Amino acid sequence: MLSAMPELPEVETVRRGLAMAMEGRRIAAVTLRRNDLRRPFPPDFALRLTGRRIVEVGRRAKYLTFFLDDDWVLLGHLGMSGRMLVGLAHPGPPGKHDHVLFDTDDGRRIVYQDPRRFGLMDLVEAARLTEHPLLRGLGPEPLDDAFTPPVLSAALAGRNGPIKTALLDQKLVAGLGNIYASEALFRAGIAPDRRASTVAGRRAAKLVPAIKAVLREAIAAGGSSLRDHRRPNGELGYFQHAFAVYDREGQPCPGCDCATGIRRMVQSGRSTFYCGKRQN
DNA sequence: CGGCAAACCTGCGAGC
DNA sequence: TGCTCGCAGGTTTGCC
Repeated sequence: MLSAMPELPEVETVRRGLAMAMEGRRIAAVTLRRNDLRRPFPPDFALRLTGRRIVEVGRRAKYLTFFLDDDWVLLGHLGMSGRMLVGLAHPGPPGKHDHVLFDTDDGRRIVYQDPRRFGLMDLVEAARLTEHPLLRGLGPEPLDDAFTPPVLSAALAGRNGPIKTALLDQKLVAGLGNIYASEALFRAGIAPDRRASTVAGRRAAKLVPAIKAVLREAIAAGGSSLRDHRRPNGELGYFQHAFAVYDREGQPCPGCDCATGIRRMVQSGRSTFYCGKRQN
């Protein structure tokens, strides 16, 4: 079984689990249990997948990319509450939020489950994948070598809003979400409400490695299970135990002995967690 | 273009 | 117990 609440590390954990179960397999059947998620499924969705072999399961930012043997790609996003569960082909009756069932030719069933239905699925020609409207504007992959301090500070130049909000903008760098933006800023010692354009030079040189490190560590931990994230073998991801600041309001700061401890504020409608002394 | 609020949905826990 | 409210790991849209 496998599930995720997805930022980049959770999606990467899902990708790895799905690759194990699906790469090289043929899709024997697809069952759609409703006709839309965030948007409608593309026409003939199940029909176009049935009989196809899955060549590779990839990831771009928080999107999953299932490369098929007819040179099309199934593009998927898990939204806030999407999960991919790998199980046996003949389980009990589908649950209330089991929206898509994929049966593979070796007798397994992959269930797409998504209570809030903020996820989506689409089909796109492989040759046009990067031109897809949902992928076209995405910034660099944070774990790529091409994501460097100069690249980040160039992207931040001219942005007057806070750095934390900027890090959530997928056009700038693609894959960070609310947890890892807070965690990376803590590690870099940068205040979340600092003006984005002032994160350059020395600060950018700290922030980029902090982003890479927190994402790598989270992937190695199987992601963060705040609610019900599961790894392919059924175990919890455990990076939530390594949070320095996220969801730790009022608890002691792990980096200093300040009296206030970890604080919470709201930026663009989302919670930000930080240490007021160590970050500036 | 930048920046913010609201919208899309359901579920859960806290507080009364 | 049961209700209401606030909050949730994401993204898009519409409005200034």
